[in-house]
Amino acid sequence: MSTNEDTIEELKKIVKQKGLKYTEQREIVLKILMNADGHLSAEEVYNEIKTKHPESNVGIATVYRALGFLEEVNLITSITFGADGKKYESNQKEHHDHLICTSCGKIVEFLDDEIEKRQDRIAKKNKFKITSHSMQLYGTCGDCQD
Amino acid sequence: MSTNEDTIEELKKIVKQKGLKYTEQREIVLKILMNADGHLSAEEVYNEIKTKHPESNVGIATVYRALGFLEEVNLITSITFGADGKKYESNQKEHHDHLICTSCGKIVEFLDDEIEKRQDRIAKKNKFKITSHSMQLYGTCGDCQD
DNA sequence: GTCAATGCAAATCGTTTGCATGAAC
DNA sequence: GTTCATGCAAACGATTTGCATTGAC
Repeated sequence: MSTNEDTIEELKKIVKQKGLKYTEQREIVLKILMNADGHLSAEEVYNEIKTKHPESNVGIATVYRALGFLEEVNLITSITFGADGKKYESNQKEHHDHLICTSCGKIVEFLDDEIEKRQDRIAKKNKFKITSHSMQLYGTCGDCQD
Repeated sequence: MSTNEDTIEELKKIVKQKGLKYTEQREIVLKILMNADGHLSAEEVYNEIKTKHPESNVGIATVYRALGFLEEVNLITSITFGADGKKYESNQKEHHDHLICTSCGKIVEFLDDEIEKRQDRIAKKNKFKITSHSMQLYGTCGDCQD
């Protein structure tokens, strides 16, 4: 687990290494995701920027491009929750899976070592080299079962 | 596990029970999915219909409506594979999870009882009543690791 | 000064909707 | 005959693209 500053440094390094340019916009998008507690859609990131950085005139197209870039270099991850569309989260968090309440939308994160181990075993048995995985359990949370 | 005929009968029963009408279009969509070996997108179902049932003039809107209906009454299931969008499969198959090759697109299905059990336990611990879940492992298959 | 990244608007993709017509009951 | 389902085309929301301009190096 690294600090926000570390991750920003990481981004600078990657950008330099690729011969690309370091821009405020990419940094802002990354920061928004690092400071968000949940999972944000592209549009939500865009709105956050508009409220938290009103001075920076960032277009929605740039948000999409930045998200694509950050995911490609593995600083963020995208997940698709059922009908809710694509959402993003910073990779600073440890890997985890999701319990999703289909009634109120609540999301609980969890991690189960045994499941992780079994996933690796299944992959090996099928000669797959796993790069990522995602697992979602859909249902009704305690509060919504009335 | 039931035969195609059983499932068609099931559809007829559901439709009657709901006071709706039994149409050839819904039947065709269901049949396409029962006979497909993989997972089809709405567009792919539509194209299949155009080639396999060229006489029936089915519109894409009807395909979407039929898919929505069939999923609602639990005869088919939808899954979202990363960037690939929503795909559908018949519920005649037993539940299973997916290994997906991000290089060639190959999909291997698997089932692990221990993982299923653990998922239930996690849900219970968090007071969730699970209705469904989906799990995908992404990576590179044996053939693509060169 | 060069080249990548941006903002904007237009284009595109997948999906949904309104509505007049047709088919099931 | 009534009502639901359909086909078509238009509408829609999310994402992408083309292009002239701006900003990082």
